Amino acid sequence: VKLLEMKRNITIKDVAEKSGFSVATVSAVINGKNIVSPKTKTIIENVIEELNYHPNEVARSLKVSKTSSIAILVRAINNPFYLQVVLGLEEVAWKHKFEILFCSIGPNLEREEEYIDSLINRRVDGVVIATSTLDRQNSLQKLKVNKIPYVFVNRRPKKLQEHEWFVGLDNRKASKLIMEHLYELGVKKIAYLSGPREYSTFYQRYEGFLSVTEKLNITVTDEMIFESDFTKEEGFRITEQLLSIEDKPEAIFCSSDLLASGAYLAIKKRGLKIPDDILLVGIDNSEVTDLIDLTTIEPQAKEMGKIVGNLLIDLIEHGESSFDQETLLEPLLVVRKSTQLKK
Amino acid sequence: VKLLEMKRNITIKDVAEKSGFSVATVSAVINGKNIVSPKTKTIIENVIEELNYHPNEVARSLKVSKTSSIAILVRAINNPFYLQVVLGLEEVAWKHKFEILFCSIGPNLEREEEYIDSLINRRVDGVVIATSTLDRQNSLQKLKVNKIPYVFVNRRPKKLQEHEWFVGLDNRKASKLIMEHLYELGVKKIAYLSGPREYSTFYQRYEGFLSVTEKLNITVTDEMIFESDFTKEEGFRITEQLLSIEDKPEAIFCSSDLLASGAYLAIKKRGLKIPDDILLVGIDNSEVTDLIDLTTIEPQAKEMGKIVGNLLIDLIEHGESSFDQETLLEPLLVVRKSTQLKK
DNA sequence: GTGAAAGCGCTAACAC
DNA sequence: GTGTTAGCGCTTTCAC
Repeated sequence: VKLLEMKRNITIKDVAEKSGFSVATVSAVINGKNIVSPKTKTIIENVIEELNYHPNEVARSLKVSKTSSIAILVRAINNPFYLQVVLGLEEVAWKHKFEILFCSIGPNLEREEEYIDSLINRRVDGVVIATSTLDRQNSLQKLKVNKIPYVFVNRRPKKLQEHEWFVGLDNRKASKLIMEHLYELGVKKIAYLSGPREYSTFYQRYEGFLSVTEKLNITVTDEMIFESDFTKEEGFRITEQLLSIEDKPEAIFCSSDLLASGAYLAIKKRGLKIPDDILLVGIDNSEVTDLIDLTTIEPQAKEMGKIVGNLLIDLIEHGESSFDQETLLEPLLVVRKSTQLKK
Repeated sequence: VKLLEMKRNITIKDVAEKSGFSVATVSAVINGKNIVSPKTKTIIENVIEELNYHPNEVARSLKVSKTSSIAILVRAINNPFYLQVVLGLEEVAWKHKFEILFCSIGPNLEREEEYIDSLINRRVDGVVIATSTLDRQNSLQKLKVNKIPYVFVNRRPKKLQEHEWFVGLDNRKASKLIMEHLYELGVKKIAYLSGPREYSTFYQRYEGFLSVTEKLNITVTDEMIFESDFTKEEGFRITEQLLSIEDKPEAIFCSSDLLASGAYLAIKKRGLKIPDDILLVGIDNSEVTDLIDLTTIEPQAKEMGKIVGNLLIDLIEHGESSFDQETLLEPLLVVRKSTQLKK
């Protein structure tokens, strides 16, 4: 006799028994198959409600070899940019009934590979790599071997191999937009603060900058070009140095808002006025830009996330996508006071 | 004859056959059980390596009725604060080999409930609610019925029921810290800008503010107290209004940095100097505060995430936790120029 | 120390 | 339209 029983999970079998139909039929109504009669459907749905039955997605995943989940790997940087990407990604994932696994690999390289292993074990259907290229080529290889599609977002490896996708900002164009804007303002002497050029983003921004200097007849000398970590501190340090030379630039073009905010502080400290004494621009349209009235580039991070999601889900569901191997988003110039010269 | 076969997944059975041992033994070595002889272990591990075998976590989850995953629900607000919480949460989750499902429910209330259903179906082991209380009591009820533990972070419902946990900032104390700081500076007339008091955070900050005004002999009249949405725009609007009256406050206490940054702009626009003409403080220690040299409160969001993680995993693994039902983090006063009076 | 076998909850042939 | 049943890949008693 089993009078006392542990409160067992309710399964499809319970629903079948209680409704008087078979598990197959119940399964059909759960999955919205149209092969079941309306009356039966209603009966079963009622029982489901009554029993408070929740179909076990784990069992389903096992059976159909699909988890409807995608992982996004980010570095632990607290960069709001990636929050936006995740938000966009999440939005399209939700529409397709996919779940997002959020993976923040710190600076620890080993952890990266462990994470990948763990994701493979969990049989995620795809992964978004939001952290330049993975440092260990090994990790990418593992994904490939296990036929898990992945796409890079924002930063990319130098070379995209077969079955590798990328979506990010058109950084070259971003720089060009800014340069043309400065050109129209009559600026001829520009300082350029680059982030680490080993990152594709900064490399491309730098390329874009260089590519138009000639055409626009902009003076560019080595002492006007800097490369550093993209922190406020570095922006500050470099700008201080920059402002101490006699032949000051008319504008400072920072390849990221963080650098620009450092530059802003240095300019203020020196008692100079923006835009009267010097112009300042950044890239990223981060939260601070609005506050310090900085002209910048909106990178459309959320839109990026959406595209990544659609692309990846294409790849998962059809093994291919109509997106190009490389999708570039249009940079949007946001003009604020920092470049508004009074006539 | 089956000459052509689809590339089948490698399973534990393959490892068993190739190694000459049984699946049970292979399972034991995968799970690090000490009941298997060292030689056997080595042999099996080699085969695993050789076959590039990845244990199917989905099958395991089904068998052991545990997914080792926890979900975090946030509103779609692009609030970097929650990024920090997620980062902290992720850190402890990783240590315990849990995965984070990132769920961003937008303003849509229906979606909230659908999300909960989906999480139940996926059999997440626990959920973090980072979005005030869920608006539909129904959702909470569902979690409870399905014995999925959950904990609130940052915002909380008025009343914590049994089996409900909360971890957040000690908001009352945060306000007190600020007030005491202002008091020491000799400030007697303070304006207070509150966010929506329906949120527990703003309610508590307001309470904390009020509770010490008497003791510190601070003048507080109705026209010095405001409540609005916590946006930069509102901060700007209210401050403009505030500065137009004859009897200006000596300090503006904003219950969030966003409000404070709006206030900052309004003050600057009016040509007033901080801190010479007026003091300004906020709460949150967001990215902007450093830039505008704002005295504020560091809420320790990442630490919050860590505590939530430990608490929730306790709950999942032991059905209880040594944490109190309500855990409050110590607010940290960050003094910057906006309240540094020259002697 | 190791193996055989039952079963976790579901889906999808295939039968009727 | 509906039911029977074999497995998805794993863990875990219980023998040996």
